[in-house]
Amino acid sequence: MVSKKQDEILNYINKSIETNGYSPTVREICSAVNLKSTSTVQYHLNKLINLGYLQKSKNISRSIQSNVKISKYTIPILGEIAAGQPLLAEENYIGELPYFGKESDTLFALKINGDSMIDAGLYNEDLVVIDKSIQPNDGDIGAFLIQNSEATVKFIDTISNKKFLIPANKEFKNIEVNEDITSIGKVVSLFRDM
Amino acid sequence: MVSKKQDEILNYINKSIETNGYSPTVREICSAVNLKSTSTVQYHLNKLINLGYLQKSKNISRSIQSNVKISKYTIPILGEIAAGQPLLAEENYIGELPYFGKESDTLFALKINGDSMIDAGLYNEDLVVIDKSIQPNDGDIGAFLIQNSEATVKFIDTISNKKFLIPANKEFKNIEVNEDITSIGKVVSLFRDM
DNA sequence: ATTTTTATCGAACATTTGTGCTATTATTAG
DNA sequence: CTAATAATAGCACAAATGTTCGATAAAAAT
Repeated sequence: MVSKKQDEILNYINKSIETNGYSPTVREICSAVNLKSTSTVQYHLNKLINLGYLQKSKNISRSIQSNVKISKYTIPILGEIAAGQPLLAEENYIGELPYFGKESDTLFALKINGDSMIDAGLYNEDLVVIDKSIQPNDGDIGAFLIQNSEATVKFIDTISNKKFLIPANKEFKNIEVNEDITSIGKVVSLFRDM
Repeated sequence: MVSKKQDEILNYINKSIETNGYSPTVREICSAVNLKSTSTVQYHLNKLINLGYLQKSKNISRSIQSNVKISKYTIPILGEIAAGQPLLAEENYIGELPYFGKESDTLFALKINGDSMIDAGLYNEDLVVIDKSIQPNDGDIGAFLIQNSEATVKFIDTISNKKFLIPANKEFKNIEVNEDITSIGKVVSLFRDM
């Protein structure tokens, strides 16, 4: 979909914005990617805009914006996750958490609801960041989806050959893992505002 | 130092960059702050640049950059703070924590050392962000410097008319606040990597 | 082999935009 | 009250910049 030249242009734009703080002009792109005509650049720019990689305002100089941000981006914050719905359904969405690091679509944040993990230092209203690409192993804290219920954050461990979701609060009971329970990912960090 | 007009210009530039993603032109600033002449704006722009509030490249459109960054910057992380030394002494410095929000030099992060606040969900190795400009009040969690000891994070409260630093762990004792104890600031957020 | 699609060039044009100069009007300082 | 400083206006010029159109070449599809 994105040709070699277009990729080159995309990279230059990103690099340029990164180092200068503002977007390059059509002519700057032109010479950076070894094209002789500004209209060729326009041609590619339009493609990239249609593909959603870029944005720009008409007749406004240096207004190209990249949608492929490298630093400073945000990950979605989900509230109660209703079982059966796609994870990122609008219903679940409650905001964006600023985040650093390589952009990745495997991360999202979940707002802790309740006290079931209080003895592990996860408090009600805390935000936990979950990496969907990492499966929680025994001893890890993970996010799990329970059929006909909502998403929950718990320890996972094996007790006498059976897997359990284990809360960190004596007032809550262990939940045996069965086919109604799906693992969403591993909790990789925590953020609390006080 | 910064006149009312200059402040207005500064604010407009920041807002404009924030909402559009690129800096405004001299003429855009002109009409935004109700000035009739571009040269008046240039006049103020130069002042703001000299004062260090702005940066711009010569002859390059929309190249104004604000040094009052709103997002993406880092705050220093301090390890054990030795009493008697200046807070930000190199000895204490162990890294930088990416942070969002208005840039400020009143924030720094402190690595929690020990379990004395475990029942408040502050675990060993957690990073707490401290705002030096906010004095912790009764019930708040704050950072305190104890003479001939190191910095500590505790609740502060008044018990029968006396101020105490109160740990959140039965195995630690309350510490009465005396002249050997200095308040550093209030704990405003928490970050944990897992 | 021929048609279609994609990529490229050149050049011209119309704005957009930064900059410089001079003059006028507050404001402030002495 | 007068001189100095700070703000502001107007305008004009030169560059910087986005956009468009027609022509041509290269690659892909039929």
